[in-house]
Amino acid sequence: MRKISESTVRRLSLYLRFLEHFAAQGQTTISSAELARRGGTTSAQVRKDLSFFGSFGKRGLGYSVSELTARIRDILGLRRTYRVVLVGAGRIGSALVQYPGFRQRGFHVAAIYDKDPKKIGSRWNGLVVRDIRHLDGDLGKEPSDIAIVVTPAESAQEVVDRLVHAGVKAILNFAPVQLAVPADVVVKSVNMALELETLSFALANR
Amino acid sequence: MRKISESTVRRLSLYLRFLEHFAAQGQTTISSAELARRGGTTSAQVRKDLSFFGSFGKRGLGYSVSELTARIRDILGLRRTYRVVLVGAGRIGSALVQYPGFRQRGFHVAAIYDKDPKKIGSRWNGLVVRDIRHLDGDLGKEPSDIAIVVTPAESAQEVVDRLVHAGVKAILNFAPVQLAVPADVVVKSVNMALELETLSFALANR
DNA sequence: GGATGTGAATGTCTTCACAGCT
DNA sequence: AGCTGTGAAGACATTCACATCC
Repeated sequence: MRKISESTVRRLSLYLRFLEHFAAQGQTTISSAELARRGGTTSAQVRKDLSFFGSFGKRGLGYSVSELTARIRDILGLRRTYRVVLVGAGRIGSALVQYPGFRQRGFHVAAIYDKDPKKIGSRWNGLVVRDIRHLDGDLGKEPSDIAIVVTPAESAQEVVDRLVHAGVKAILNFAPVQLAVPADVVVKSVNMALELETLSFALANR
Repeated sequence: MRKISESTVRRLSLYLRFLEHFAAQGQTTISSAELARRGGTTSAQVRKDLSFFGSFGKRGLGYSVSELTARIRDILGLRRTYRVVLVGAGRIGSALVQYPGFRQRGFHVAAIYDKDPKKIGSRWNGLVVRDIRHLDGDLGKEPSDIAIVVTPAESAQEVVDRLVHAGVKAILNFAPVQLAVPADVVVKSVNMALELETLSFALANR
């Protein structure tokens, strides 16, 4: 497939959210202009984004809400559900486990690991926090495509190495470090402090 | 000032993190190539990023770690500290209040608001959750440049309107909605589900 | 008539490559 | 010699504008 830019993928996710909203309101058809208005972009951008994957609209009419929803879910790989393991039973981990947005989208947190004996064994949203030593064995029995890493910076790379070794192919990283992974593994890093810094930059430069 | 791209600002944040790391190890000088290696980019990119703001290096030598640190902190507006108010005393809010990365960077969470009577009055990391009705009055007495919005999607726009009215100029938004604000207010939205979807896209398209 | 799909034009970001200091 | 700083080239992303089809 042609190389698709990260921004296109992010916009598709947004469009999907809006489509679900429109569907809930009983709207059956939608134009690129309307999607653009909602997403803070242009109608040409919407059509271009979609055009990388096919032509889903009807000229003069727009797009069928239900069909476009299905196609985007397809494109984003959201037909299936994903088993997600979470490593690090700290505060952010705790918030993420219960985040309803994950479940709704088919991301199912199946296990939580930590190395702190004080945390191991405690219940989190119906899941028992397991000893990180079981990580490899567990993943051998029940593989997981996606892992969320919420450990301190110091332990993140080591955890990631073990995840990769156990066959995890995609990692959402909240630890403030640059992670090294093989080429066939995808890492997406989220760094709250960095987001705030883009704001302070904006405040300082006006 | 010339228009600086978001990616440049994000990379500067990263460089800053690496510089602090190098400083902690007693390293006094650093090359663009070394910063690039750490940040997963190229030396030319590093030099270009910096060149928008001045020339901080010495040819043949590289950059002084301490000087470059100071300059980047300056550029990012990190000389001062920021009072941050947090709206929404849910799980993500709870995690953020205690996030050490904020404090370290000079972002000081000064107040938390919620509208749920069950939450109002409870203590969070030394702060008492206040009734959102006091938001406008409080900000009148003690202004805040930055707010973090962690409310449900439905209430986010209303909260943002009040924040903007009370003079907040920068908003970090965790609610999964597109927010409307005046041109002089900056919004940065973080959406966890969307991050996971970029991963599922990557998994589905290989 | 109305909205899509898409080449072409424009704009933005990244990489190259080398002159210029130290 | 070594590494920065930066125009110029190249790659990539967005916007324009219009032929095409419902």
